[in-house]
Amino acid sequence: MASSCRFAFAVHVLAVLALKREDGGVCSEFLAGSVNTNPVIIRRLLTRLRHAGLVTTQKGAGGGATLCGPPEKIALDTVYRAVEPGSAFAQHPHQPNQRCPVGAGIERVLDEVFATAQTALETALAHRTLADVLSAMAAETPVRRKATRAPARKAG
Amino acid sequence: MASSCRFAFAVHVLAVLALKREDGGVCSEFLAGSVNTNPVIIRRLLTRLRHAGLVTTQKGAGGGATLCGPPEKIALDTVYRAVEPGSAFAQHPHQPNQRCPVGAGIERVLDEVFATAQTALETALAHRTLADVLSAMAAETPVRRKATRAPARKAG
DNA sequence: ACAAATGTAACCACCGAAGTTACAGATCGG
DNA sequence: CCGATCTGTAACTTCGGTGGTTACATTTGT
Repeated sequence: MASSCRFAFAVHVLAVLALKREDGGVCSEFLAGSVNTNPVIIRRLLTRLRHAGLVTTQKGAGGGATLCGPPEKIALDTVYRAVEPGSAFAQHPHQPNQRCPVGAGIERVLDEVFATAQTALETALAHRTLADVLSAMAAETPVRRKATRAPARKAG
Repeated sequence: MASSCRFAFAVHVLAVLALKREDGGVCSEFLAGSVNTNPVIIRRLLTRLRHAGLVTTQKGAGGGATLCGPPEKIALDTVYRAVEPGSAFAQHPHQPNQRCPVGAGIERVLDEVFATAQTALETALAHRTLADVLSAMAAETPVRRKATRAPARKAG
């Protein structure tokens, strides 16, 4: 299937914003540096996230994006719907043959099947919050606070 | 998002084959007529369904496709995996910045999130069989057996 | 005023999918 | 054996969506 990577980008951006929550606005160039893409891609993403009420942005010097609420309150299904409009499934591109008993009824049946599966998908995402993502990341990256022996690199 | 319509086509084709189960092989041109597409599209689909063991095909005159088992035994997640390889989610197209604590860990966290959601999606599909699709279609299309007053058309 | 940001338009390159044509090969019925 | 039928597949075109890029008007803080 392979859809867009906007959801991955969105979770990434929100995670950065969550970590930088105290530092005020984060500019699109910084976020682009972390995601490894172009600042315009980030701004287009932030526009969607802003419309969903997940972030606020401020223009001008010293501006940037800020997370709207606490990470515990941001569930991933909200993020998903904010950046991936429409369904994960596609119907017939052309109307099927209405003179065939299957062609005449299949679309409505599929609509219902698609809706059920889509709901299951989003419900699974709803069980995770941005805070869960942050703690999963903290768990997999041994915290490495101050000096351990491992050759740690500075964060960007 | 909007992925491919192969899953819709596949369910449609299998439904037709289920209804024509007694009549021997159904040729790709007939199926294309019901789906309203090109026979080659159908044949490419049938190749995938054959690899998944859902149908058999036979070459030559009088050949065509046949459903392998009873519709009650064909769950929709099997169909989905047969024709939609890969995940419904896409990762970062370029590796994120490993010097950023988020960039360094986000991909593995997302892998796990994606896998969970994908499983939920397929589990929802697994609860439906091809037989369910057929009966849902029969329920929505009032059977119209023999002559009612409604101006029914002949099926193709 | 100047610098630093966003918001957006315009454009390009790429990729996957549907659709189409063409044809080699298998298979059945005579 | 012959011809009709049907699959399997390659090759190509078209189209839409997406990430990426450049450019620029606008806003805003110092």
